[in-house]
Amino acid sequence: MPESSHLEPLVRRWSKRCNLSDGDREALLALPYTRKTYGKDNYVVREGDRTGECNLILRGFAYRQKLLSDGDRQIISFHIPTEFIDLQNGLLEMADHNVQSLNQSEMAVIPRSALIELADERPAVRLAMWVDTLVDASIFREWVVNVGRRDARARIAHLICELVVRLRSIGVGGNGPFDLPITQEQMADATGLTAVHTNRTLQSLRRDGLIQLNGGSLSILDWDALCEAGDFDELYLHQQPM
Amino acid sequence: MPESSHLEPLVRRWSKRCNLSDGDREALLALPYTRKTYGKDNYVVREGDRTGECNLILRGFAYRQKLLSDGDRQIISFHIPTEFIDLQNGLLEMADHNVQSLNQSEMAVIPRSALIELADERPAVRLAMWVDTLVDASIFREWVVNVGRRDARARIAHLICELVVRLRSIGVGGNGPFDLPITQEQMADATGLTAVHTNRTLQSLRRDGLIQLNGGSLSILDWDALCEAGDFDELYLHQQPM
DNA sequence: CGTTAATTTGAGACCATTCAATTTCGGTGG
DNA sequence: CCACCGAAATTGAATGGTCTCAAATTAACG
Repeated sequence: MPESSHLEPLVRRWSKRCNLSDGDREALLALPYTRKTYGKDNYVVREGDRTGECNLILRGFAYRQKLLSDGDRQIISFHIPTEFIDLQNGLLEMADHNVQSLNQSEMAVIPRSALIELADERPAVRLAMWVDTLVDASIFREWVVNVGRRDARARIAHLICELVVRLRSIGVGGNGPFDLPITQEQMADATGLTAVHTNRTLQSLRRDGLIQLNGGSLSILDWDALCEAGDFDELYLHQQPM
Repeated sequence: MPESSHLEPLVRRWSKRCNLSDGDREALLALPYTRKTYGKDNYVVREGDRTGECNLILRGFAYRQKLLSDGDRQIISFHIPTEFIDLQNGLLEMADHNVQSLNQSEMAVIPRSALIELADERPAVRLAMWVDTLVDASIFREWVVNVGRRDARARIAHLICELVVRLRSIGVGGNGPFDLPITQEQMADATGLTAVHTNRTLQSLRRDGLIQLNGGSLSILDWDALCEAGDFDELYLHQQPM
């Protein structure tokens, strides 16, 4: 099944958390989808959209954001391969925020109706989907804490810790280097800071020997110190032990 | 059925959004529960808990919060009657944050197993539950924006707008007065500000004739101006038209 | 009516912002 | 291969919104 294999990473990730039967796995791999590539900053979902499709990241990254009336932007989360971008739009009537591709990315576009059918028929699959949206919500909660109560240094450190733990969970290992094409302006919009202050804060983290970051390549030099700086506790990510 | 009637407000709220059959409604009203009262600031859920129960607010308010290692607190959401506090804890293994009662409140404590059974058997009920958690997630996203990219005045105004719209949705009408027993310190922890600055900001909103707030009683004096000040658009609350 | 919690006020300090200018980097075409 | 270009990163200096720390006042409660 050479074609179906695009969904295998998703099946693998869900299998770790929920007990999927062979039938569940086959049904997932049999989902109809088309592949679609997006360029840097291309919109995948727009606020107000009523879409009939859900996007699963096969390659590359994406980010959620909302725009304020004055043009300011707040990034709400980043997403990595094997993650659904808009599973919630299958059930809510209308998209309440935007999703953009972070870099050159490839999505599996799955008809919403096929996902709903599958969820109705297969309790284990439904559970995996629901848990995914619940973990997303948990991440949002932690982000409220991050931008609400941490200083600049801790916000940046925490963001990096989260991304690293999530990347490790899909097999991108160790302390890097990670291919992370996030600009400082995007990090600023994710942490509620300005690009200028983000720059100075990153320099401070580098100067102190916690991270190395340039040209879209991130390496962790002192993981414990980084977690400490970011007040990071990965419980909220609800990862399964490997 | 005098006893079952405690769950009727929930059934009414869900009926507006999802097409519940008579059987669904009866099954919901037949859910086993015990009533439990909580005093001000009593913990309902603690981070790390593995509970077998879910709490539905019958009377009073509750709030979610996370504590930082330095003792700072971030409030992540407020909750009003007819809302579940910890539906997500039915599926996630472990609570990743705390929930406290805001004032004297009363909860319906429902065994998690009964809710899961009901969800498995009744698609419409399951949908209502899922949508509830998705709307929660949408609110978290908006809060990230609020604390991340708005100034103090807009944060406070936005918080008030949200609470008012949600209170209206459960029938507490108009422009108040609303019985809202939130302290300024709690508003501060919800908006990522200090209590002192929250106080000054509230004074400014009062001085400008947007709101009236004292002794736990809130009135809206100029709704349009308040929405404007808070950059408020209620789309993210996904309310049904009344 | 006493006691504690909550609100309010003031002044100074600081973290992050703003605004501009400069440098570096990645990609493109001559 | 180098010149060029726009985007991204970096630097500096001044400004400002919010915080900190205390103290005073008011409200809530038994």
